[in-house]
Amino acid sequence: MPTGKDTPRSNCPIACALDLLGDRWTLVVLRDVLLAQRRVFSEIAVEEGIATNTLTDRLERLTEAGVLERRPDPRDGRSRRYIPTECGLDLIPVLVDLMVWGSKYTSVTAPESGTAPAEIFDRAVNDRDALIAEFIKQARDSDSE
Amino acid sequence: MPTGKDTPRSNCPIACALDLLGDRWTLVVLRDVLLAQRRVFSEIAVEEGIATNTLTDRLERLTEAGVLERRPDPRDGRSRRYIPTECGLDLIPVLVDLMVWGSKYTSVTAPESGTAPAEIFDRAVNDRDALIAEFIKQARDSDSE
DNA sequence: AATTTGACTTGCAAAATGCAAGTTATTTGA
DNA sequence: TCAAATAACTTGCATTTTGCAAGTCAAATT
Repeated sequence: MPTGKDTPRSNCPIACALDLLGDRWTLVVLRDVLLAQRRVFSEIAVEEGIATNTLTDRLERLTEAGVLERRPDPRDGRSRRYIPTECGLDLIPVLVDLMVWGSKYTSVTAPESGTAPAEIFDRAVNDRDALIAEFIKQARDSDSE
Repeated sequence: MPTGKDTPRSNCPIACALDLLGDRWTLVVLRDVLLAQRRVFSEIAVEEGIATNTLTDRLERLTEAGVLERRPDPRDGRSRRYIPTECGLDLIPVLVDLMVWGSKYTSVTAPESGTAPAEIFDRAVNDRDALIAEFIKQARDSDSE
């Protein structure tokens, strides 16, 4: 059971979810892992400029919480792969909703300038369930690479 | 257009959304306003123990971002009412998804011990769109009180 | 008129975050 | 083969954010 702190601040599931996810970086890291299929330290959130000690900490917390799993990289002994668990995959809907809201109300003028092509944003609104299923499948496929 | 900082850290809509929403308290505050129909300072997040200066700051940021609107309270001149804008109402899906994830994976053992009755959690999974529509309606109705 | 209450400030300590510069274990290239 | 490069972290320190307790001030209550 993922919990950010040892003692949850309340028994509200939203507040408890935010004990783990409620900070400036955690969901950005998960965006990379869950939607952009990034799996190794040096690929994650680099363009957003996260500090390396913060990234270490977030990957550690997410691993400890059971959202990600850490495995040795079979292709490079220096590397590790962070792959999403079922619990992690279940956060994809949250990320899709944030993407929809962010692209509607945020200063990101053109959706196509972001992480994903414009088509994704349309589908997030009009074909949400299928899009989520597709992200889940892509994430699963990336893990057996 | 809501932006947490003057300069967004990236042009990804998820990262930009998190510039405003990505911290320990903002979404808890919005949970109270959007799902629990709390509208005044002294009712919001009290049971979670947010510091008053932090609550002031979050309400200010959300107001400035156009997520909430601040109005004088017609019933008490000392009070103000924070009511959600359209932009704010559009965050309800995010909160519902967080609730679903939190109640599935968080140490909140029984959903009924949280903010809402158990029925809500079932509907969030099985009847999501209708539940969201209902929350939107409730939020709108609470504002004309 | 005196007290209470709602919505904040203010001051200060503690925690989180950012930045730059190490460290260690592979892996790569001459 | 062996020095240079690289991946994934640590460490130290400055800055920012957050929490806690106490104080302010105007409006409402008694």
